[in-house]
Amino acid sequence: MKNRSSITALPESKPTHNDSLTAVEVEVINFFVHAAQGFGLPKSIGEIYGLLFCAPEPLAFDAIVSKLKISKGSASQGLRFLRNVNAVKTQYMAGDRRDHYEAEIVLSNLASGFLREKIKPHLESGEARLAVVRELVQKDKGKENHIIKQRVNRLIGWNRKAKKI
Amino acid sequence: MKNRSSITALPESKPTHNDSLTAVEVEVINFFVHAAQGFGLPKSIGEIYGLLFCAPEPLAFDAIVSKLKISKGSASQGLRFLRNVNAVKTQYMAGDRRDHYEAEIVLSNLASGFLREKIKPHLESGEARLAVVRELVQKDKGKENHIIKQRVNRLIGWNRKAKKI
DNA sequence: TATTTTGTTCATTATTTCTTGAACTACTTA
DNA sequence: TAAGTAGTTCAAGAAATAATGAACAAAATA
Repeated sequence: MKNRSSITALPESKPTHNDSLTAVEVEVINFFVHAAQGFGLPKSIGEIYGLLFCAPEPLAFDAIVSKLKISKGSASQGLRFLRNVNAVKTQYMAGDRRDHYEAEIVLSNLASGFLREKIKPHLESGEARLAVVRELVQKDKGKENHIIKQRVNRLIGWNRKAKKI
Repeated sequence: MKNRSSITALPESKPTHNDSLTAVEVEVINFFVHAAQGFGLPKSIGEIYGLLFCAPEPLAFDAIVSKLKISKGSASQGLRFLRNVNAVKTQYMAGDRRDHYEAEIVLSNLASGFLREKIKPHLESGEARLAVVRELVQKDKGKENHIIKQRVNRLIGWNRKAKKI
């Protein structure tokens, strides 16, 4: 039972958090929304990360939904993504069953999580596709084959180089 | 007047280029299509670059359209993008009015073109947004202001670091 | 055990992005 | 100057992606 609705007549009074964003928060979120889009990520992910980046202490799921005015579905999926790439951590707080979320604000951790979870798999599937190409090139006895062969080797070199970084 | 349609009855005979892709080309293009999508670029851009990457000599606009079976519009826009980031160069060929396109196959040139044309502008608009945030933070005299202030400075540091690379 | 709270899933809807193709410009050749 | 060629532009349709919200599961509480 919500104690805030049982005594007073004000239906939305005394929320545990303030629902509105400060001007600074709005601008920081704006920054992250654009950054997210630069990485090809949905806006909602930029919003969530930006909000958490501003928050002096971990925020509950509910606070994220109501401050950003996004659906629970978006919040849930966005947080899952951010947890997967280690861009947010959950912090368990005493006396509260809910998860509380906190932004990872060390750039190198952010970057390495993103590389590991999102870039590496791409490079690996690319590698697999190149293995197919190499097979084909070796079979094929065409005239201009050596040029293609050279270029495919170059491609394999690119992929290797990318994997190192 | 097209000599290939004036004498024989075969409507599509004797094209100046072979319209079909080899198995190797298909797989190389497949590789680049996936790579393009990894960078958030349209499929058509991956197709065009992949085709040119395979080509032993520069290809005409027309050859790109007919081999890839894409519209002239897609080809035109895709080539414009690729030229902008210096991923393809045009090669003027004697006795042919048409432009001929050639892939840039030196990885470092590709990368630097992409960084300069696509990443740098993003970083610069990000910088502008951060300037707005900094203004706001300095005005604002809230209680938790110093935490936000610290984080905004961290953000500015990120942006600077990114610009160096 | 019934109810409430917390968060997830997923089909539908909304939005964004890509591709197409017709109209058009500019240039060349007859 | 007329007709053909090369390529661009852009409005409209198609395809892909993201957001929503209702139904659901799991865990805590009454």
